[in-house]
Amino acid sequence: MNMRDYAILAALAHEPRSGYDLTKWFERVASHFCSAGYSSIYPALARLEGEGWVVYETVPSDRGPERKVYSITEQGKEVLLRWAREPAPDPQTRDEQLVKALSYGMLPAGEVLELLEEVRGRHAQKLAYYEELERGIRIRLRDGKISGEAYLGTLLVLKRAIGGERCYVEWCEEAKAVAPSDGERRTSN
Amino acid sequence: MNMRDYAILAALAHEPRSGYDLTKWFERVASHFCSAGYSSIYPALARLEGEGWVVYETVPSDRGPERKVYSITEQGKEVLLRWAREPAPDPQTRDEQLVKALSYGMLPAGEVLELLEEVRGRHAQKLAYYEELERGIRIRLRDGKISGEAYLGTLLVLKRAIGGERCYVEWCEEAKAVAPSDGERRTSN
DNA sequence: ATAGACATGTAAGGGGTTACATGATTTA
DNA sequence: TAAATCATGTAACCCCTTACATGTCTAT
Repeated sequence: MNMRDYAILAALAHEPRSGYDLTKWFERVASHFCSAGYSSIYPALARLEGEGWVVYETVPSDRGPERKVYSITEQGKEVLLRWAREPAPDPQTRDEQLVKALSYGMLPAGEVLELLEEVRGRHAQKLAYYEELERGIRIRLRDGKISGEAYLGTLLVLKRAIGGERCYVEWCEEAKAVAPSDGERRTSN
Repeated sequence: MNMRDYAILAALAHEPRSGYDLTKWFERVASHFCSAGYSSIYPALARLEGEGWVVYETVPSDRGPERKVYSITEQGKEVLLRWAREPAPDPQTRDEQLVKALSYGMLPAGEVLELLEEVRGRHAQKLAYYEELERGIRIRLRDGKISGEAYLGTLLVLKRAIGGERCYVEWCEEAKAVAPSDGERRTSN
């Protein structure tokens, strides 16, 4: 039982889903804190079913092959909530951009500004994306298409994504402000 | 050549270090964006030396066994800077706390507030730690104990760490504000 | 008819973490 | 004298990502 298994349980507690739907859900709303592709989700679902935490129902698809729609069991929900109350280890991030930034004092200042502006743009885009998602779930709540229980969890992780991206954009701006302050550095290569 | 190898090159470009020193440096200032323990650093140094990006000098230690103090070569610096100019892939985070938060709509509101307050405390501590480190390198710069080139890179990654932790603390506070808003939820188990 | 989305899986390889292994020196 | 720090490495295992494998349905 790794954290991805619990993420799957939580997603299924929000709403029954197929492996395919789960994969898309991970990509859309959970990829900023927990990654998962087909090749990890399908084996995980089989494992969770073996434990009795989830069950599935085979449902013909509107288009494409048959779907296995999974739901969480009462037992699964108990396991999930017990785990959710325990303290979590510190988050771990892997950010190549910061490794590159370690060397920015050895690059021409003008080039550093350009690089940082590029990074800022990418994160500003992501920020807009998550803000759009947040508007989306608020509407789904108003329309009764999402339960209050599922809403809070989704809202919290989206708020975290928004805050995280906003913060990254701010770092880029701060970095652009301090990068050229070193008058000793050459401005061309 | 993975990103950790470049992080090692960057650290050695800042200042010559032993594998032991590098490990401590990673733990202190780089662990928030790139993890590395002894078992990855020693093989990496051997690899980098084989490529000619770094060289080492054996130096007797004040206390303990002999040290191998590594420095970056001209060739290594070229490789590093060429890489630093290329765009970086998006950062990837693994945060169990957010997986737990997905289920917070299914827990009693009072308990959620307690859990979030605990998390806030841990990140507030980390924030203080990184702010202290930033004060430290400013002093080292003033005292001429760190080069301007090394200073900018270190300052940038510390600023990112500070912003990241500040942001996480803010999320905890925001989350505490929205968590109990769902009047339907039970307040005891 | 061909490309793209729907849908479910398996296999293999690479990278990262944890535990193991050794030994000197200093401090309590 | 026992624990902590200094110091360098190896080995094994686990997880994760990438590629592979198969097949249907819809839209262009």
